[in-house]
Amino acid sequence: MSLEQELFEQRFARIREIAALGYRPYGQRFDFSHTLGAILASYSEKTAEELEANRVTVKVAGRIQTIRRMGKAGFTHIQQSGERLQVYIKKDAVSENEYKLWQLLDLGDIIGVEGYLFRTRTGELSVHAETVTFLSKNLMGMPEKYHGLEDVEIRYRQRYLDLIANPEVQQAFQTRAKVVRSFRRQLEERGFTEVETPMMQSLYGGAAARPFITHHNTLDIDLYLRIAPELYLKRLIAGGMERVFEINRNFRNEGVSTRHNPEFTMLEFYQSYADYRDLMQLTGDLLKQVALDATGNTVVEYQGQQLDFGNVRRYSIREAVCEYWKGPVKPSMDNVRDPEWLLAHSEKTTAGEALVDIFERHCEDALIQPTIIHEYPVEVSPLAKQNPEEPAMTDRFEVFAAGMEIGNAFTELNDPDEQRRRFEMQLSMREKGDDEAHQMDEDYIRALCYGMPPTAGEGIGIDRVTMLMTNAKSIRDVILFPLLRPEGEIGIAQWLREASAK
RNA sequence: GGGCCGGUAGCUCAGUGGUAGAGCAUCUGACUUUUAAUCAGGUGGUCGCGGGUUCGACCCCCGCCCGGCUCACCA
Repeated sequence: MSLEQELFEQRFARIREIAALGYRPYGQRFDFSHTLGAILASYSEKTAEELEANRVTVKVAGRIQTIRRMGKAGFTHIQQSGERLQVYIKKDAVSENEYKLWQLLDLGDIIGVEGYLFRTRTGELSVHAETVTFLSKNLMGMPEKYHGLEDVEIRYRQRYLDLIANPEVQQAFQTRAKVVRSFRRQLEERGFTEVETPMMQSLYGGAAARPFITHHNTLDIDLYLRIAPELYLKRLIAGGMERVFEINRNFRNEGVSTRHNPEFTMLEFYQSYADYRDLMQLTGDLLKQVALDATGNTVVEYQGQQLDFGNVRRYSIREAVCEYWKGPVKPSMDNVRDPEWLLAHSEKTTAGEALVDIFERHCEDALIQPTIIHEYPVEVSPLAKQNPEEPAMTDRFEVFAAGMEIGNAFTELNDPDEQRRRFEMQLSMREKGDDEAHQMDEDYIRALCYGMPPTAGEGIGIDRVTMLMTNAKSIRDVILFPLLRPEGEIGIAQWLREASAK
């Protein structure tokens, strides 16, 4: 039998001992008077004398993270929501039963403690326990107290253990919630309505990506998990819901990396009677406020760089190529307007695709500060409205920060016949082997045929924005359960079977 | 999918072609303000899996599994 299983059985056996003392090994409701965070916030400044003069009684609950037993007394740190507080348990100060319970406690058990606040000789704010109760049993070995849990595979597979062992992880996911809350609140304040549109679609669209395929049994039809909500949200715009947004999952059947997870969360919002210039302004406002709400500052440190969300810069894609060109001789604006020059500097077959290809190779990773890049070629923008002055380009922009694309916006194409031509252009690209090219969506065109108001729309990658706000190097650090290959046999049911048979 | 790196005790990590190690955790004992508590003693390993080379493999070779980084693809 492995050490881990022996430990498991030892702890399993303690369930009976705990019950024999009159406690329920898996506890019952417990009214705590303060969260640990509230105690730390209110009493961290109080001196030992102040705490003694005005005795504060508290009732707290948490998971045992450390235990130091010394003869007839001892200390334990309990943790709640990522916050830790020390508890002092002395034989004289609790009942005989409670002291026996204390001697049975293991790392990872969850207990409730009532007592008064004081400072130890070394000055740490602590609870002097007067009563102790038992709330839940841990049967597992806990990660090392000093280093925590470092194995990234275990951290992602068993996120619960990561959250227990590494309190700062909770903080990152709190920040993620703040990001989402901030976007939602800001959009609601501006009159946007939150909606939910289908995740299972019989036609997929709104982005260039390969889909996941699933099947509905009773209808006997294959369905795609959506790659974007775009076409449904614009149907709502056509229907007269003038400002809508959705924050939800998209699914793209593509590789995983530090910046890509097959399912990821996207904010998309659409505003009738606006254009992409309005959204440039709005994007700057939204991001600035998100940074404030998530981190308390418009300047955010990311991987050693200071990102200033108070000042989102703007370049046209051509300006960016001229500015960030990596070779010794920077091209001129005339060069980057010239289809022959573009095709000579890229493997792509059209001037527009070549421009984007060059931009991605030369500029994208250099865009550290939050930056809007505007004017994208029509070939790569099948749903965006053309620029009236220059039909080869669309009224579209993307937002970059830390070398990552975090947003994409454009004035929506609302001319049904032009949309038909764009879809047909995509179909011919598909025939040439581009399996990410757009499908024809006739119901969407039909909606446009009823007349959709001039509209601007935008998508913002919530996971990536959260990476920036939490200084996360990998998208997996801001997704609670990132996609991993399934693990092998775990075998814990057998452990329980054996332990409970004894 | 390609390249590179990694998988050794529950956790964090050393290690060498010749009997598998440390710290923490765990167990026993001491200790009524400790805090990476301390002190004394003990338990604990299919060295990711499967082949091969060798007198002998955790170590060398081949295949596979899982993960990380990176490139490709993408947001």
